[in-house]
Amino acid sequence: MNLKRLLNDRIAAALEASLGEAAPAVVQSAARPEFGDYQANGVMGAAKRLKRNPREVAADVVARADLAGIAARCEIAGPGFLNVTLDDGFLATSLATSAPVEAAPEPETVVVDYSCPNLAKEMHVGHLRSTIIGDAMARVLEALGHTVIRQNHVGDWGTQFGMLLTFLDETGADSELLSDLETFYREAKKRFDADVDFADRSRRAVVGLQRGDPEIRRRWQRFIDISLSHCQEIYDRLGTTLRPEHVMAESAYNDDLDAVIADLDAAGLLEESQGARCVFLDEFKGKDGETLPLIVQKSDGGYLYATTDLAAVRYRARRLEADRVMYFTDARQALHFRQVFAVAGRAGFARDGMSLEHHPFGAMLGTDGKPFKTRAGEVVKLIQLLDEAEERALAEVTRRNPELPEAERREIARVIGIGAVKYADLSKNRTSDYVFDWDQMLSFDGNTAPYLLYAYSRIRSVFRRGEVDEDALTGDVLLAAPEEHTLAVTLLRLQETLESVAADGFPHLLCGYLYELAVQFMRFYEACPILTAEGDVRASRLLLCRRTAETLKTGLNLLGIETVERM
RNA sequence: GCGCCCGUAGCUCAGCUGGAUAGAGCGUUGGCCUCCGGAGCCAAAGGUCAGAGGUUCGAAUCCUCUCGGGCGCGCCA
Repeated sequence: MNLKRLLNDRIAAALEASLGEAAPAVVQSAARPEFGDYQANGVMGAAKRLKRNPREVAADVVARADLAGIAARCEIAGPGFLNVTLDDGFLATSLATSAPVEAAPEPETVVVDYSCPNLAKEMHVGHLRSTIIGDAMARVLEALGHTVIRQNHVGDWGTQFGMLLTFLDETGADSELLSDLETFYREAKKRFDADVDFADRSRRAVVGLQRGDPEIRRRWQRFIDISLSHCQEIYDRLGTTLRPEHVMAESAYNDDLDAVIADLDAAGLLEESQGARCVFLDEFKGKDGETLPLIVQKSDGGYLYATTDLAAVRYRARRLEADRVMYFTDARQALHFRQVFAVAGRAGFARDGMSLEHHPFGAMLGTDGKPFKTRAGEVVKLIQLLDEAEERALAEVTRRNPELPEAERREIARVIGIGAVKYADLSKNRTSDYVFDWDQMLSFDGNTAPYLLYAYSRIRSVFRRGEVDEDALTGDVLLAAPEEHTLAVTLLRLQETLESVAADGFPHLLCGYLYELAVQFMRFYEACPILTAEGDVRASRLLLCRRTAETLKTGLNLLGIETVERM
């Protein structure tokens, strides 16, 4: 049940009948409680355009609108707003008959490109946002019935591997441990920057890798295996849906790269510049107003990430038959993706009508406003971050509920800690940087995971306390108190929220919704006794509790956050 | 230099195709426990929406400029 769309359709139809032409109804949830549940703002704009009196148009629209059985009231207010209050019987029936989440009528095939760590290093905080936001988006799209194809475009193919392999080769260093390999990487990088000959040998190793030199490939593969298993550990710990089969590494496109170059050439897009092969598009200007190249092949023959990204678009269009590709990567790559998308379009790599979307986000900052680092100034590894989240949560749970068995406290702390980190990230819209603040994300007040988990566990507690078999609840929801009415409307707004999340790629809309739901539930809880009520009223309130708990759990799970029965 | 993103309360953030008196949380101040978890609820104080123009019946939202911050701009990803 998408209330907003239902009202939009009905009012838009009345508006069209009244005006003789189509006009948007512009329905949104009411700005203030006294304006009802929803408001339609479209009359004023339409009346203005046709030089009609907005109040008269509004009156006509109200008369024509088919809202019988849906709205209890539809009133004209101010210069021509329509304020709609939904009918309690309609709300009760909708709660009883509509599924909490309904599938989209026209499902799409959506590729979600996310996480994408660089396999030369351990996963660090820089990978968190893409992984968490992308995973939530994949879950939401799937819940709406879309065919989601997760693609973890891991970096396993660049210059960095050349330098790493060359370093290992020349120093005889060896290890099975990723942390050691990371140390090697840092030292290799130092040499790469300082020693021109070493850099040269490294680049040749990349070319050897890309041409399939068996010995180089063997050593490379071993390294990749270690690194990927580390990533999978993190994914499991984070509770993401990413699995090994979602890995579609840069190297997987190796055999397509020659064809990409050939296609670009055939399309007349390829130009040679300073020995490198590039695509120049007029709309991209760099320094001094010169056209910016997208370099697709280096002067030494090596390929770059632009090449693999183009190959990926081609693959996703032709093999995966994607209608839509959503990239969740940091904002610094915005220009790169604009170029890749534009070139892919010109070269015919994308399908007609295929939507290529970069959903950017900023860097994580500490509370001091500077990039989030350890005290020693190093990048924070994800494993450290998750350990600390659970430790902090455990201390808090132990302080508040020392009587719980330790195993349960640890499990609760795990859910709260991981959930808090994920929720803090998911609940912010910022395309620019965001501030990572332990105290705020672990606070039990405000728009945080702990508050939502608390709201959920408190409802569960009602059922335990009342010894109520929730599966046996029957009867109708009765909406008498204003808190009950508002809670019912809020419960039914899940669908429209999820559809907005899917359309815009903004999980924070779901966070905002869940917080609003929790707040409305708490108001209901304060105002309306549940277990001490009698008969139909008690049953009705328990039904509201059950639906609220289900909705909170569904919503949190779509964000990739678990719930606990008590905390 | 050019380009992209951003600037909303002391702090962290919302503000949905332009709409009614710009909203939350934290923090501050003050209420509410014979009642289902006080990890809660209610209320108050707090904003020239960076600034200046413009479009509009109506602008935090759209346009232009200025200031401030972040990022990007040829062989890294």
